Amino acid sequence: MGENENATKTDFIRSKITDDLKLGKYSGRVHTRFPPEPNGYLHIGHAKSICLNFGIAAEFTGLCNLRFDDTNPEKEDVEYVDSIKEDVKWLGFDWQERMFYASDYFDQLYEWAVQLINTEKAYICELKSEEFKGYRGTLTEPGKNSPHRNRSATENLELFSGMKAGKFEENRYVLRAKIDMSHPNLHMRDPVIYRIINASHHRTSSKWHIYPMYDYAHPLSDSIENITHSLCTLEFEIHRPLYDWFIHALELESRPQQTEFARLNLTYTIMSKRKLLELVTEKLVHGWDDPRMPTICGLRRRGYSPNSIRNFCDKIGITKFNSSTDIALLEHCVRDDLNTTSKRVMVVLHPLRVVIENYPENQVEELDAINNPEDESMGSRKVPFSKEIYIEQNDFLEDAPKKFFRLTPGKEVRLRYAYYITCTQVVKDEETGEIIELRCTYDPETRGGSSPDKRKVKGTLHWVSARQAVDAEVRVYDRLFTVEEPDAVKDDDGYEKFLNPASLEILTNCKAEPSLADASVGSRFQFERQGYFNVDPDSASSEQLVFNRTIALRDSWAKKNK
RNA sequence: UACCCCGUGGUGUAAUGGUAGCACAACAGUUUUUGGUACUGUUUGUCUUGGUUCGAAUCCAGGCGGGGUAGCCA
Repeated sequence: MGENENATKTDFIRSKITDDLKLGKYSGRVHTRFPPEPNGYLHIGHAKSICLNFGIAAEFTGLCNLRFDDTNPEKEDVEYVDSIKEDVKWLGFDWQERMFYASDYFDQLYEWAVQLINTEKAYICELKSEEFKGYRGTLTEPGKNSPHRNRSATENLELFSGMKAGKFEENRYVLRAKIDMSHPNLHMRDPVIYRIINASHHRTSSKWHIYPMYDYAHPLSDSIENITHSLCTLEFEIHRPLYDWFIHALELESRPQQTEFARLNLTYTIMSKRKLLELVTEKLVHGWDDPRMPTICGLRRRGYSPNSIRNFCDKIGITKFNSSTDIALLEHCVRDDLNTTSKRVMVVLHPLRVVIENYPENQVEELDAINNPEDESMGSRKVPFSKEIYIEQNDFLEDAPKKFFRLTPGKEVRLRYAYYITCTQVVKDEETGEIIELRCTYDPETRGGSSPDKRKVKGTLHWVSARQAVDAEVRVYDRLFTVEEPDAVKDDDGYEKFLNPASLEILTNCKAEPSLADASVGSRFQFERQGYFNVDPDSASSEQLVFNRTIALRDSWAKKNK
């Protein structure tokens, strides 16, 4: 499956581009951009946009730029720039030499603002922000012209260069576009295009005291970069007339067009940058890369592969309809990818000691185990077997129902790649009644897991030889929220009530097969019969290996027993 | 209640005036040395009312429902 290269995508944006190309627009060029603001970490919703923009560029033999929309120094930081670059790269996309910053264009943007002043399309306004609101009108009433609207170009120019030179305190003046104070679209009511900010910028430091607004900087940056199709999310739809207005007012040759699509919503998660930041700062999670976070770095640490995320982005489609994608689809995509790529291995999460009474005391056998039944080229490995092993606690039941295929007194099961065993005795703690050990016998004729008489054994258990076992910690994750739409709560910050208290369970007494002893950080495995796991970076500083559970295997037995 | 956008199974999407299809989910079964994978089957849909048309999910009009917009954020 994977890439689905022949499956031509036909969403409305690609259709539009195809039409544009037929009409000979942009002389056949397609050039997109991914324009994050460096004020937070990228999440799965950004991945949708990244896959769209870079994907379209690749499909139409065009280009896609990475551009940091860094017009607000108060919120932005290099920390975010670095993480964004890393995440886009990790997802598998390449901006080649085309990494830009809106701040690269501040000089040009300033010149163009001067041009707008000279053509009487912009003016300096000194309304206080309270007054400003009064003049703007409301959704249902038109606004009124600012008393400074007809200031002379000369005076405007003088004030604007004073603003630039840092002569004024913040909020004293703004530069506004002169459009129409009675326009039904509020964004067209003489919007602010420059404001005074006396903060240090992460790239231009103290060079500027004025910073352009998004609505002004974005279309012009697109135009400078010769972008043809500027793709953004639905909430910018109402900004489009402004986007076009600046490009026309400045009579620019390069005229990109903006098209909007619906952002990604995922069930059981939140996607707002503000709320994700809150989870981090209030220590409700352990950081931006907490494996429970929907951030790219969180998913990476959790064990998601870039391919699985790209496949997911292909499957969700692109529309203008506000929808909510079932997180089960994401989970399907990661299982689907990891099934074909990850090495099988045996790890016991909740160990129960089993002594095989008729097995020779000090004997150790090296048994063959297949690394991946989906991919023969991944070969096989040896797993040690001995008299004492661990199995999973829930693979034994003293009083088992009919459909229970696992170990129960008197019934035979298969140990994967090893032998058939039968439970003969249950050893319990005299005080608590807790099962502490099982006594079993094995059939020496069943080495490797099959018998000469072909007798049927329904259950197969994973196991680990006790003496060779490697100790491990396993972090088992569940969804972060208990409700499908934590974002939909009325009182805006009440979503914390819906945090899942069981979203992280730490198991510290796990037993892994010895081949895992030197597993490297980040490597992904399937723990047979349990799920997909990867090695957490904490392994480097921890006494024992630390694994994250990426996702459990589908489990029709557990489902039936709910 | 101003303007703009959007309504297709439970969910996400396709069909561009001509047989409503795919995926996920759910359910049932086959295979299986992972109760995994694979495979097969089943259930469920065009918001509504009119109109145009031989023919409408698609075009038109009204209604209903959802979303967006009043930062000197992006």
